[in-house]
Amino acid sequence: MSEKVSSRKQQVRAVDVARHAGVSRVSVSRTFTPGASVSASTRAKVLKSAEILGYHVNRLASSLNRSESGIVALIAAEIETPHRATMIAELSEKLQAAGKVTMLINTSGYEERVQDALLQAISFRTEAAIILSGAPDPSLADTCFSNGMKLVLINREEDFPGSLQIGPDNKAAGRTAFNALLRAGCQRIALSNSSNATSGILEREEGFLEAAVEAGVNVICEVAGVTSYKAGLEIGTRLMDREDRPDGVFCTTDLIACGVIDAARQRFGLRTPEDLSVIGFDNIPQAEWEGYNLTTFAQPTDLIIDKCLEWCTTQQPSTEAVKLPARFVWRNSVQKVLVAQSQ
Amino acid sequence: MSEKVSSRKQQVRAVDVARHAGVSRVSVSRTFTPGASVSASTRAKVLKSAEILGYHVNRLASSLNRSESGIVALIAAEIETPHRATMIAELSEKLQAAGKVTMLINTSGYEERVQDALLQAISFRTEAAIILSGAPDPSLADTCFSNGMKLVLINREEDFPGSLQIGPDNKAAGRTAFNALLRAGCQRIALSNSSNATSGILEREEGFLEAAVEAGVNVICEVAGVTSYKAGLEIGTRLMDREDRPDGVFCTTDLIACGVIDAARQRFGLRTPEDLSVIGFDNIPQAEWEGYNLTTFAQPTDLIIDKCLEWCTTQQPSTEAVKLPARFVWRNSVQKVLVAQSQ
DNA sequence: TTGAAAGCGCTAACAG
DNA sequence: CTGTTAGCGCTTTCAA
Repeated sequence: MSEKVSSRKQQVRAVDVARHAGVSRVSVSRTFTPGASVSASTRAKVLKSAEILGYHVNRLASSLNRSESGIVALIAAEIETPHRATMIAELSEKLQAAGKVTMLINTSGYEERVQDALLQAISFRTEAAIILSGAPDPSLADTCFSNGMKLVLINREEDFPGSLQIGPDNKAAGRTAFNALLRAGCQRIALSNSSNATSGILEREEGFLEAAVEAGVNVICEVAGVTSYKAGLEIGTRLMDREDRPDGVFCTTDLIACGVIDAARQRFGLRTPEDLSVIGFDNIPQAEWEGYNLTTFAQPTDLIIDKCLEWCTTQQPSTEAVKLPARFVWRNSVQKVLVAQSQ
Repeated sequence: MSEKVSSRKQQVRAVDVARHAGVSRVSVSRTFTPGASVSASTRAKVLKSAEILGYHVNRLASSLNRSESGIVALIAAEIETPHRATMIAELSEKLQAAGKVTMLINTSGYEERVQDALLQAISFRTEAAIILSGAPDPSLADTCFSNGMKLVLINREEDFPGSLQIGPDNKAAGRTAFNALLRAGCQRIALSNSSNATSGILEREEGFLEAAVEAGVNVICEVAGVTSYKAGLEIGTRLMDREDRPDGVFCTTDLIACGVIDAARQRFGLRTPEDLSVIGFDNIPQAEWEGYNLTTFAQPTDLIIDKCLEWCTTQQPSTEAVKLPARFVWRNSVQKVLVAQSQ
């Protein structure tokens, strides 16, 4: 009668378990704290009562108390994109394995969302924020640091004090790509990029162009849209339509490369690598598909992630910029060199 | 001198802001609580002080107090897979827009991880758990419910009291696929599926076979591997190697379909749709790529997600099973019918 | 509209 | 090894 059904969620608390087991609530806490000292018998009693009552430690409360949330924020846009999705999959898997909890913050849409994302991370007292897209505001970053939060920027060239900036050595890869095309005997070498590239992607372009200048070779540049398959399709069409149709092209991402290959094949009847050599970047799953068989650069994903985790669990906040070599993956989208290599 | 640098993270608390602004800590709380009554002047003072001190509400504490975390768990495996990634991208985006926070739990690897995932969700007092892969243990589900947690199972056929089970109408799609192939004039119709399919995917197969039986048509079945491009490649190769090489095939996912198309094209020099009609399911981004141009079924993603959100924010826990029609997307991987349609 | 007091569920520090 | 005490930072009564 007087028992009112409370609208408030009724959860089982440590004190309930303690009462049931006939011990103090602290013993309950200790039972669920690795490394705490409880006698086997107390432990057993607690575990049994917890099982019966359906008790589960409230990590909101324990996090608050210990000021350690165990949460790591992943901030990213366009997470449906193959390379991004792979990154997030591996990050979340390893984070999980390391006992961390991942909070995914999707910043697709307006750019200001990166700020909101960071704000959200701060209010949950996230232990670290790993930023895969966009750049944070330096003043907000300070708030992060003063809350003991770590910051990681992946594949961003901006330099950002107090954070780990990590990514592939884009420039070196660009150079390698150019030289590979040159050595494959390409006569008219092209570069295709999105007109909306991130700083990391621009570095690939830079490296490529630098190597071209050094070799005294003129490069055909075609640029369009945002980094995507569609942009590649458009660029490829423009490229193949030119008087001086290129016979070798470096695409700054695999998605663009797939578009270029399809434009050549489906719209012009041209084949890769016989008519056009193509090199991409990222080594997305589709690069391995038999319809593309794309020669590309594999991002050093594992190394990046390992370093991230190490950084997130390390004590000292500092600044570090790390460039990891991207592995060149030879498949079959670049013409084989028929003559013996010089020297 | 006696000022020791505490290793404990030093965060700015509401009481600090209160002191700085010359008001009570409660006023600070109210300033950051939408709809609470604070005078404009107090509010302004608080906001200013908060800005200066770099204060951000601790949501761990407020969640604990209000027993509302605002967190929704997304439980999924193989999140790098195109369809899965798209799902997660859209879910997280809309969740974010609805003011919720998404916790991503990657269950790739052993199957038991679904249990661990749910356990984690419970301990963070997640408001809902949306399960995209695997099925939870019923007894654990009860713990979820008693903690006021909502449960959603996407594209799983198991029926699960107390939860929302939602997904496309797989069976109907399977039937439609068969009829489309039949009407396209295919003489030898095949079905390809992974040998490791989920219950939802199996329904597609069932619908397809049912329609075949009704039409009195024998179907060539080829099954292999886990749901992936590679499996499609293998199945396609086997299919094209047969004496009675099929001229129309329904693949239970687009990934398999892409593999089948590539096997036919790259390994046998066969073209789609001239030599082989192919229908897929999911409408992944690659289905639209010009190299595939795949006729397929678009998952009713938007509807599924809207329903999820509605469910997660609704008060009454109950059981509901919803099947939404999958939209048939005509592209160019199915032979056009040359004769006028009967009737 | 404001402040004082009580408590969300838990764990750290201390004593026994 | 165990229990008591005192908070973690916040919000919610309640009274002014």
